[in-house]
Amino acid sequence: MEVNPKAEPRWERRKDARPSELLAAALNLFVEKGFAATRLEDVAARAGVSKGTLYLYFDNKEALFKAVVQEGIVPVIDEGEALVRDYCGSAAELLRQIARRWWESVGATHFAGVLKLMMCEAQNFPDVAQFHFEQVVQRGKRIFASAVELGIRQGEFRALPVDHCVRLLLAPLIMAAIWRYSLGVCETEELDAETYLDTYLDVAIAGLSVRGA
Amino acid sequence: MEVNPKAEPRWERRKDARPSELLAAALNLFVEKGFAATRLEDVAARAGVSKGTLYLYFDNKEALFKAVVQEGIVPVIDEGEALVRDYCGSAAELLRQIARRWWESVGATHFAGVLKLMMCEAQNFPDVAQFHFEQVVQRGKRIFASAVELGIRQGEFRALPVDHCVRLLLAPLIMAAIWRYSLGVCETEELDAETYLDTYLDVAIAGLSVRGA
DNA sequence: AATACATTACCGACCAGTCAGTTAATTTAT
DNA sequence: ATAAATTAACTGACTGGTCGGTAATGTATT
Repeated sequence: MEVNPKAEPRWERRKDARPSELLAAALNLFVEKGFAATRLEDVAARAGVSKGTLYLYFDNKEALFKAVVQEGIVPVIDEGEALVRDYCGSAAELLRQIARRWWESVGATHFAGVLKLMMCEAQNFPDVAQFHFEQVVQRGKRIFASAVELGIRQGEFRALPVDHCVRLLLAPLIMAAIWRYSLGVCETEELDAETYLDTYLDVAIAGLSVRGA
Repeated sequence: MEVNPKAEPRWERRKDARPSELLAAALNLFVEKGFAATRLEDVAARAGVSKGTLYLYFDNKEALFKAVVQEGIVPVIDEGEALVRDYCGSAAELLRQIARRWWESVGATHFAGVLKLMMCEAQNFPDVAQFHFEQVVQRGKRIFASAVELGIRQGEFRALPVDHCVRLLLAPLIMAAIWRYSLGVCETEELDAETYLDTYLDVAIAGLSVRGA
């Protein structure tokens, strides 16, 4: 009952900061435990707030999930599209730049966790999946397709089915990224991303190129 | 109270058949909805049995999950190891055979769903993940490593880091397999596996091979 | 004093896991 | 052969705990 005037206030009003703090907490927990196993009480606690507060900013658990996915990844795609738009040079070099950039900003960061999360939960959240598919997957594939098409046009790459090549190019990147958040935890030594990327680009470009180029 | 002697019995005693039927039902539902969202009552119902019966055969939900994972995939690996053991010929051809075989028996079947399930739930079930890692992932990688090493030894492939090559080779197969069970549902037209495999093997082998071979 | 940000206590739906009871199948007695 | 007794596979109502979501209340800020 003592009211110490010098005591810290029991909490602060921080309307602006809460959403992003809650999103960050949710991102970590969703990535760590998956959607179903994540308790909103834990999200709130990690954001230093009570469960009720969470509901001031997000309608429900699914809305929180959507927000995490959308906030997380879309910005990265914009960047990639810009890179391709004003590029001139060899397709091989463009591919190297795209792949390295992607790895820096997604593969190596915890956004890779969002990717994994999305792949795991796609079936349970068709509309989030649809959004992610259109805004991330398709645009991402388009970026790689541009590089492959450029290579073919310039006589640098062989005339292979573009869509298949895009999948071949994306798979080693995406797998490496999401692996860390799934069975990668069983591995004793971590993948050396630097040399892995080197080998990847070497093999991929050699595989696509016209022989003897 | 009429006792119709011709009436079907309300249920039968089928001690031997139950476990496999329950496993099949569980496999489908786990793959379809994920671990958490799968209700044991639904598993039982799909197996044509009551929930109590399920507990006669499996201790709890996690035990059922383990059984699904273990029954599902391990046998396929044995087969692959045999293929490599008594092979002689070019490494490229071995690679083609391994990849095609794997696609037939895992990638194109619903065991691909188990793979996806395992990747999604690995963090929630460390011991199942550990088992799967040792019995499936490591042995699977070893099979591909054998082919790559053979190629290098025979002067067919370049002397690249073997572990990285294995990851590069596995990624497009695994991604294609699990894609169908995640964001692939958003795609309008399905991947043509046949030509995809052709392109994959073409690009991969060209990428690994010594130039001008 | 009034507002709006935040907390606490609570509700109710849901579901893994249990158990007392039911019934098919099998064995033993007549 | 037939019926009674026994066994064990199977059922489904029930329980206890968890957690998403809400309502009543409190407190920092203007």
